[in-house]
Amino acid sequence: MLDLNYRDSRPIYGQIKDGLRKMIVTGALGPDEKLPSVRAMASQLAINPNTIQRAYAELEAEGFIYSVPGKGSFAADRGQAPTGRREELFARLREILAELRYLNVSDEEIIAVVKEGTPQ
Amino acid sequence: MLDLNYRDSRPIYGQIKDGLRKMIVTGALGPDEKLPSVRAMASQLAINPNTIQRAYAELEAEGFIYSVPGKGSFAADRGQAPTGRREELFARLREILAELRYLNVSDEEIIAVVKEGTPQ
DNA sequence: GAACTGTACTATTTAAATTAGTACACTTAT
DNA sequence: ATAAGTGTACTAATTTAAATAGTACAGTTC
Repeated sequence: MLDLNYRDSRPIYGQIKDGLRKMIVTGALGPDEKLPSVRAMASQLAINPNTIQRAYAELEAEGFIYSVPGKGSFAADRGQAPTGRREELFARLREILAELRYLNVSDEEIIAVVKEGTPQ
Repeated sequence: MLDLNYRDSRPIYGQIKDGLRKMIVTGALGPDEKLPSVRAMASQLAINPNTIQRAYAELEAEGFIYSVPGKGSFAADRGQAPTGRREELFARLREILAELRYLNVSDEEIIAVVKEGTPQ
């Protein structure tokens, strides 16, 4: 389901968060779909359950998943994102755009990438 | 010139790298423009010179600045970016686009942001 | 009731970041 | 030439964050 990179300087719980977030926003994990249990994923990745717990807790605080004690953790339905998330994404988008222009990448190339992922 | 956030979990040298990179790619620091000396910036930010040295060394390895012993460090001319940097940026761009779509942001809104930064 | 689930702790260990201190060769300007 | 400033290269110590280890409790599922 996920793969970790121990050479990466990013903390493990961060890599797990990013991986799960990516699966959720791309639809690889649909709304209300069940995630592996804290203990199952810890066992699968050969790391401590507390590390998974931390990743899940933060993903829940950010609105990407929800957890029910005794039942499990599930992918959230879209629209639960905290206010300011759009603005944060736009800010990061502008930074990337600035560097792409610095590297002489044209608007046409960039817009092509935007449209290549368009649904329908 | 830069401001640090000690509440941020990101390391200081990383915040410095990001801040300088942003200034360079946006043109706030023009080609061959001189950066503050390692010791001057360390004093200004009230941190250890080794931390600045690390940030500068990595920025040089990534092609954003160049350093001349005895003279100083300077913003690099564009085009020195390592191969694969474009692809890395496009990958990050796709991740942001996926999440923006998850939040029901339309292509039109995204493309508007792309074009708003177009030079000329 | 057995086996699972999320959650909440404390304590310990491990790894990374940061600081501290010193040193050397080079450049610049007095 | 001499003083001050520059990048760079080390080692050592300290501080901070991440990750592990262990235990426990209340809920659920069958």
